[in-house]
Amino acid sequence: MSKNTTVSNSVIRRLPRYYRFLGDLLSQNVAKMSSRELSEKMGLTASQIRQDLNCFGGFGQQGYGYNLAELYKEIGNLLGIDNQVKTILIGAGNLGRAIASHIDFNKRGCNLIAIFDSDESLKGTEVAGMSVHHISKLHEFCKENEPVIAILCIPKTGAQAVADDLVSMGIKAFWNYSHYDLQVNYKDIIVENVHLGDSLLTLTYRVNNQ
Amino acid sequence: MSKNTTVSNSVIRRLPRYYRFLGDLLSQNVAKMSSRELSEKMGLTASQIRQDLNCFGGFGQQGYGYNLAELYKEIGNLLGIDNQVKTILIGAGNLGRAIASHIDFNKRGCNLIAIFDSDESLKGTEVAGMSVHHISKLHEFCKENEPVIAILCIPKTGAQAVADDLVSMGIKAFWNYSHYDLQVNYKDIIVENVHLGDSLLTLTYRVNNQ
DNA sequence: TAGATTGTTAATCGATTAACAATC
DNA sequence: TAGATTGTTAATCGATTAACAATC
Repeated sequence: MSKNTTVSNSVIRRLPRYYRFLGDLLSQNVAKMSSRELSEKMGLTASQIRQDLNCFGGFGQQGYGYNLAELYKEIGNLLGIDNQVKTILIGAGNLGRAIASHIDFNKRGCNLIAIFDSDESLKGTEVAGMSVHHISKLHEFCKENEPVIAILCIPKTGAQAVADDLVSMGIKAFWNYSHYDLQVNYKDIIVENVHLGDSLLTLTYRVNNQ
Repeated sequence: MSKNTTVSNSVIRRLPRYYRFLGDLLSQNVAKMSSRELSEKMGLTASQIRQDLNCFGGFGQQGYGYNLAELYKEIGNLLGIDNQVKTILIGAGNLGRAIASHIDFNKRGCNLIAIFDSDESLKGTEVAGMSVHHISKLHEFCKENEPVIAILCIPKTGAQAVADDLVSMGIKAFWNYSHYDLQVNYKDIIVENVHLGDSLLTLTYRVNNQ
């Protein structure tokens, strides 16, 4: 059902939001919807919704609209929700622990299988139902379990070194919370930088400039 | 020194990143830099950097480049770092506590002055050196202290009601971590939605599609 | 069938890049 | 002065919106 054209980054960034809204509508027992109705709920144009969805295939039906259950399933497939990619988390500080507990990884196509920290005193402590490993066990663990995604909740200092290590151990993607822009260095590795500080600063800017 | 043209959202989103890179360079004692050198460090084009900065004023010098200390200060002023906007946080769960402790608010132009939660059992517990207030004290507190920014680390259910309340109490801006898109409802209120789940899902998509 | 709404092409808009004259 | 690099205008590129024929 999917087309062979390259999908732009702008479209990819909107997919999770579509998925979220569709899930909500389904839980309210809405069965079908036109692009116009959906556009009003999401604050987009109907045109954009139709363009976006048609990057992947013709999920609608002329004269009817979109079957939401079907569309939800299709987008879930596109995202790869069922793949349950093996994921590890590095850094069990405040933020790392919150991410581990707060994010529903399974619903986002990921399976969090281990947490590591360099602090000896955190070794063995429980986070999100898992026991924290010391970072010295990382190499052995990766060899055995071949995780694909690494979440970095570590300080800027050392982020580069840890990322280099992880790439050499076969990690293919980073969800990066460190104050460090990883994409600069790795061409073939997938990186999603989450700069919470930058996000707050844009808010600050807008508050101070109307 | 600032110009009167409206600044596009794309430019605003890049400002914090410029600020971050400039801060790093200064801490490495780099005093001056041309747009081309900076573009190589940041993975942008020199043209874009010059265009971006000229939205706000001519901060460079022909034949020389940019004085980094001066540029850093200018961007800090634009962002409003020194304004120290009064900020409150609603929701002292895993995520709320991590945000409170992990983010350096003062460096981002904000002053976190109070934390609230609806859970009676959290009342009085310490988070980031502050004592958690029960949500019933919110109205009185806002009347007295007039906070401007509210951080929402609460579940989707109730987010709407809490946000409505906060708007009526004079809150002007939201840093929203709830799984709920606030911008749909308020036209004049500034909202920065942080959808960590959506961020992870785009990574999942890319991992599963090359 | 008639009405509705998609899928898709064409037009518009905005953002990025290139080019270069101004100038330090 | 000559060289370098900005500030700014013009050209290009990409993303969004509008329009409409296809079709359920």
